[in-house]
Amino acid sequence: MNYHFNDIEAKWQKYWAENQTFKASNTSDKPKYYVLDMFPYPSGAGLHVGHPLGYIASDIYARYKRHKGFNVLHPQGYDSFGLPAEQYAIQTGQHPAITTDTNIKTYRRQLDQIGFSFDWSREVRTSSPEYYKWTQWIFIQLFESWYNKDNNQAESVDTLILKFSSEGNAHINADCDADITIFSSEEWSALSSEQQQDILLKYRLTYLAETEVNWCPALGTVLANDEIVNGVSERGGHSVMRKKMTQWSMRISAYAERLLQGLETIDWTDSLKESQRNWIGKSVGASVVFNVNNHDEVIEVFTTRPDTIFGVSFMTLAPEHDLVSKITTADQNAHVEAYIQATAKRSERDRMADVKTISGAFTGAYAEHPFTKEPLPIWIGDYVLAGYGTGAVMSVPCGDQRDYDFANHFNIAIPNIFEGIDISEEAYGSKDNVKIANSDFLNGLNYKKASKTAIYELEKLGQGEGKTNYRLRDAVFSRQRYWGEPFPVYYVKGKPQMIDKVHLPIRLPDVEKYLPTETGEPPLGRADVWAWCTKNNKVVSNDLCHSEQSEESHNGVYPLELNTMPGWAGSSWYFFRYMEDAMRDETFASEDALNYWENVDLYIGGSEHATGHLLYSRFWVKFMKDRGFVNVEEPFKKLINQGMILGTSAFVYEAIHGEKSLHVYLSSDLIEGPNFIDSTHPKWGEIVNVCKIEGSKLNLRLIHTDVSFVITSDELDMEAFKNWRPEYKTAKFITHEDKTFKVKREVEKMSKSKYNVVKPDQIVKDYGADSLRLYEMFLGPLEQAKPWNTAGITGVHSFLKKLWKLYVDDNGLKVNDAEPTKDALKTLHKTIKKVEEDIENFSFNTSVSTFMIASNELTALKCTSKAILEPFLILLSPYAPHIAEELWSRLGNEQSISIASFPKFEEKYLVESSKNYPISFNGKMRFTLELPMDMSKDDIEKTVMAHEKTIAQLDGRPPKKVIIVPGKIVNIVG
RNA sequence: GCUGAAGUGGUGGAAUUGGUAGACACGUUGGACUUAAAAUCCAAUGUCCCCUGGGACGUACGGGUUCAAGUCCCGUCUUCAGUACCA
Repeated sequence: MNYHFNDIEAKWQKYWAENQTFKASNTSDKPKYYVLDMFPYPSGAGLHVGHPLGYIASDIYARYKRHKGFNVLHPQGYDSFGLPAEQYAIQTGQHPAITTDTNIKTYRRQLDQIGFSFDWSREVRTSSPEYYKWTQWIFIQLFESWYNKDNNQAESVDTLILKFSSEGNAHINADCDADITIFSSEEWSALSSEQQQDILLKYRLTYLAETEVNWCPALGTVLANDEIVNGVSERGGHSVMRKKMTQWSMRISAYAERLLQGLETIDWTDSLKESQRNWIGKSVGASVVFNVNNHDEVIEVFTTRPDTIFGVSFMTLAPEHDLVSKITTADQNAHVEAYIQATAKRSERDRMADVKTISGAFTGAYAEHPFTKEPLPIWIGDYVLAGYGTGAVMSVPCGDQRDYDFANHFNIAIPNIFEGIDISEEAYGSKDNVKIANSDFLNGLNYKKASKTAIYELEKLGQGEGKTNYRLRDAVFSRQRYWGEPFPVYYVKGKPQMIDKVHLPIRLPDVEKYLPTETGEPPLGRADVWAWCTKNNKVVSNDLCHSEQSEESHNGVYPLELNTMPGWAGSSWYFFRYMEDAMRDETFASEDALNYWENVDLYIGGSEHATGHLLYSRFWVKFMKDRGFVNVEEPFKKLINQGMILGTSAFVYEAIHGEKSLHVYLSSDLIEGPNFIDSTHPKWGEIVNVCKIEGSKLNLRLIHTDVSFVITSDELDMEAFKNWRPEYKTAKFITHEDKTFKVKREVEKMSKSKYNVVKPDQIVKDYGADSLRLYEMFLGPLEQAKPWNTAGITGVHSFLKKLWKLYVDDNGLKVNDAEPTKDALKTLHKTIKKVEEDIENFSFNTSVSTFMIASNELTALKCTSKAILEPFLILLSPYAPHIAEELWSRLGNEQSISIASFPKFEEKYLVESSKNYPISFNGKMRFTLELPMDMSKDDIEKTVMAHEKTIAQLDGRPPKKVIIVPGKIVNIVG
C-alpha cells in the first residue's frame, strides 16, 4: 500500500473539523497556553509559500504543547479592514465587504489545506460589526479617560471634572495638551458647557486637535508616521506632504515611559526592542528658556547638553515656529519670508534626501543668554524640525556638528568651551572625556557634573529645569477612508459627542462611490443616511439633519463623524477577543476568560510591525489595564519574528539588437560573465545562423521567466515559455549539447512582478501538506531569511514515503508487538530528547533532520516494534499531523493523536559502554579508537601510546604532553 | 552615519558548555531496475596533490589566547534588515 497523501490529508482535515478537535475550552484543569499568529490581511492575491512559514511554526508549537498537557488556545482571524479592498472598490464599484468576503474564503481554503490546528470557532474579523462594536467601545473609553501622572495611570474623566469643580486645575499633574491655562474651581463652574468641553478635550486620551499630518493626496488620506517609508507611503509609494487638519489623536505619548520600561519584562528579540526604544526616543536633558530682546516672548528649547550652555553662540528656530513672524525685524522680513516659502515647497522627501545643503535666514532678532546676558542672534533653519522638542534649539557649534556647519556657513562665531580639544576642523560631539572651559561656574567639570550644575543654576534663575523628552508623537487616529471602523461620534455646535455604548455598533453606511466628495470630505460625506438622532438614538437620513457640525439643532438630529479609524484600531486588541467564545455580544471578553487566558504566551509574526501594531497594542493594553478592563500590562509575553522566504527567480538570456529583441534565447550555461558573446564563442556559427546577424558581437539581456516553467535542475520547459505570451510564440532556443535549456537563477524578494511566486496550493496537490510543512521548516532557522526552491521538497517527501514503508507494506500493517531492540530504543530516545529540545528552542529545522536520521536508522534496523514506532508518531505529529494521525489510527488507536501525551525521554537508553575516541596530534584528528567508557585516564594513555598508529605518527619523537578528556578526546602534543 | 543580525562545500543548512567541521537534504556523477521514462534502490561527492594508503589546505580576511578555535578576544572587510538632521 502506497502513501496516498491527498486522501489521507483530506480525511483527517475533515475529521478535525467534524470533531472540533482543536476547540479550546475556557475551563480546564490543565495549564493554559496561548499561541497566536499575527493577524493576516486577506489580500486578493492569496497566500504564497512565504506566508504560512510562521503559521506552521506556531502550529507545531501549539500541537506540541497539547501533547505536553496544556490547554492550548490557537485561534485565527482576519484584519479585514484596509486599503486594498477599498482601492478595488474605487476602481470597480464593488463593495469592499464583498471583496473582503471572497478573499477570506480563499484564505480559509488555503489555510485549511495545510492542516492547521486552529480553533475556528473563535474566528474574528475586524470589519464585522459585532467585532467593531467593541473597537468603538474602546474608543469611547479612551475619550472618557485622562492620564494622571501622580499615580501614573489613566483614570476616568469623572475624577478630573470632580477636581476641576473642587480645586481648579492648578494642581493637576496630567499628561495633556501644552496650551493649558490655569483656572480656579469658581472659574470652571462659570464656564459654558462648550468651554468646559473644549478644556476637557485637552486632557482626554483621545482628542480632537488641529495637527500637522502626513497628507497623501494620491490615497486621499492621512498616514501615521509608521505608514511612511523613506518619505513616501508604505502602500503604493505615493508622495506625502505636510498639512494641517483637525484629526482624532491618541495620547500614546503619555505612555512613553511605561512602553519603554515594559520592554524589560517581555521576551522579544533585541532588535525588535531596540526598534521600539529608538521609536520612543527617550532623551534626558534640560529645558532652557531664553528671553528675546525687546519682546515679551521667550524661546524655550530642549537640550541634552546643558553643560555646554556657555558654548551657545546663536539660536535656531524651525521655519514653521510660531515665534518667527512675531520677532522678525522689518528689514529681515522679506528675506525670512522668502526662506519660509522655499522650505515649505520642499517635500519631506527632498528634505531627507538633501541633508548636506545648509540653508537658513537671520530674523534680525536677538535672544539673551541666561547667564552672560550676551545677545544671541536668532536664525531660522530647516535643520531644526518643528515636530521635535519645542521646534527650537540653542546652537552650540563647538559641540554639535549641525550647529558647527551652520555657523561656518553663515560666519557665526564658534566659541570653544572644551579644555584641550581642537575644534578647528569639526565639532566635538562626544560626552566622554570632556572638561568644560570658558564657562564661568562650570569650568573644570565633566559632562555629568556640569549638566547637573547648569540645571541647578538655571532653576535658580527660573530659566530652565531638568527635562526628559520623547521622540514618540501622539498617534493620528483619523483616516479619510471608507473601509474602516466608523467613529461613534456626532457633533453638537462643533463639539464631539460620544454615542452611548448601548447603541453600538454604529454601522458603516452605504455610499454610492468610495471616493472623497467634490468638496474634499471623506467618502462617508457621500452617505445619505449618516446623521444621529438623539431622540430615537438611531442613525437617520441626512435630510432630517438641518445643522452643520458647528450648529445647534432643533430636532435633535446631528451630523456624524465622517472619518474612519485607522488599520491599527482593530488589531490593537483582537488577542483579547479570541479569549471570549460565548458572550461576544455582551462583552469584548468576559472577566473569566480574561483571567484564565491572561495574555499571549507565544506570538509569531513579521518584524515589519515593530513600530506600528506592536507598539499600539502595547499602548491599548496598558490603557485597558489602567481602567480595569483587563489584568495584564503587556499583550505578548514572547515574540518571534519569522524570516522572510525569498523567491528564486529564473532568467533567460535574450539576444538583442539595440533595444529590440531578436526572439532568440540562449541557455545560461553557454554564457560566461558579461552580457554579450562574440566570435570566440564555440557556438558562434550556430548563433549567427539563428539570429541572422552581422558583425562579431551579440548583445544579451536577462529577462524574468515564470518559475513554474522551470523543471528540476534549472531546465526550462521551452514549450511552456513559448505559450506564455504572444511575443514568445516564435522564440528560438540555443540549447546545451543535450538539447536542454538552462535558466539563470537569482534570489530576490518573492513578488508577482518577478514571476517567482510559488503558491502552496500546487505544492499541496503534488506533495501533500505534510511535505509542505516539513519542507518549510527544513529550509533553515525560523528567524532567518531564506530562499525557496521547490526542487528541494523531494527530500522531505521521500522521507515521508520511507516512513510510510516503515509501518505499512503491500500486505498492510507491518508493526507488531516484537520486543524492541536496544539500538531501536536508543534511536527513539535520542530522537525524543532532540525533538523536545528543538521545539523548546524553536529550532524546527534540525528536528526534521532528526526525524530523517531516526527513520533511516529504524529502517536499517528493520524495526517493526510498536513500542518504538507508536511513540515515534507522536514526536512527528506536530510537524506532519496527517500522516501521523493515519498511522496512529492504523495502529489501532481510536482517539486523535493530537491529545496523546508526549513520550518521556529516558537517559538510560542512551548510556554507552564504549566511546569511539578521536585521537588528535597537535589538535588534528588522525584516527579514532574504540575504548571502554569506564576506562581510566591512565589506561587510555597506555592503550593509545601503545597503538601502532600513534607510534607511526610520532615517528620516534617523545610526546611533550598528552591531554585526555575522558569520554571526549585524546590530544597528543609532540 | 547609527542600531541589530549574519558571513561554513555547487545549493539550503548542521556542529550542546572550545573537543572527530560539513550532519540531514538538494544538486551533480556513476551504477542497478525498465523497451523507455517516471518512481525506487546502491555508490561517490569540500579543494588540491600522488597509485592503494595517505598527505597538504580549509568555516569572509588579518592577528591573538589555548593542548585544542566555525565557536573566545582584538582589528578589518562584505551582505542583509531597521533607522536617520531627534538638538
